[in-house]
Amino acid sequence: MTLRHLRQDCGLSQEYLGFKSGYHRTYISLLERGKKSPSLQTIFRLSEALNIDPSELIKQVQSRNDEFI
Amino acid sequence: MTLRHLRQDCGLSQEYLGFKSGYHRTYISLLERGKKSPSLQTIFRLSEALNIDPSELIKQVQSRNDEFI
DNA sequence: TAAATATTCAGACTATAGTCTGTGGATTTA
DNA sequence: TAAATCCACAGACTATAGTCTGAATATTTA
Repeated sequence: MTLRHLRQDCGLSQEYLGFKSGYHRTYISLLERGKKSPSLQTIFRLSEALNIDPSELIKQVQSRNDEFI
Repeated sequence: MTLRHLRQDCGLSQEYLGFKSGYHRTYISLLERGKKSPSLQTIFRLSEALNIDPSELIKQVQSRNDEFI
């Protein structure tokens, strides 16, 4: 749920986050629902689009101990 | 070069790091030479094998501003 | 309630992560 | 010199990340 929360905190739609980070809208949806697991490159690009440090994103995923991003 | 340095700091061979983290020896080699880009899951498993926090590993990659892990 | 907007989901596809075997070179140690 | 360890590299393979279209289902707003 980390990605979804961060995205909603920014007030972005899946489609706009996808556009901003260079990914397809449906892929953002898949990530948020844990159907796909991102690459490190994807973490970097999503972090940039969300104005958050990649290591901070990782920490949030860990602290939430979600099984996905 | 981050991965290679961290591995050498632990005094591990590629083969043993591969064994410890559950990856093939040749894949560790590919990662260290920047021929492949890891998934987030891979980052987590490598971090554990290297006794380092994943977010710390990410930070080191960033601060070294290498184009690969 | 209607109509936008946002999201889920399926399916088929392409790109790349990760496996595995084997060869050969470099270095170290017996 | 021999053998032992470590690593680079190629190639062919399987698994999964990521694309894309379109239709169905929320959810918000007029």
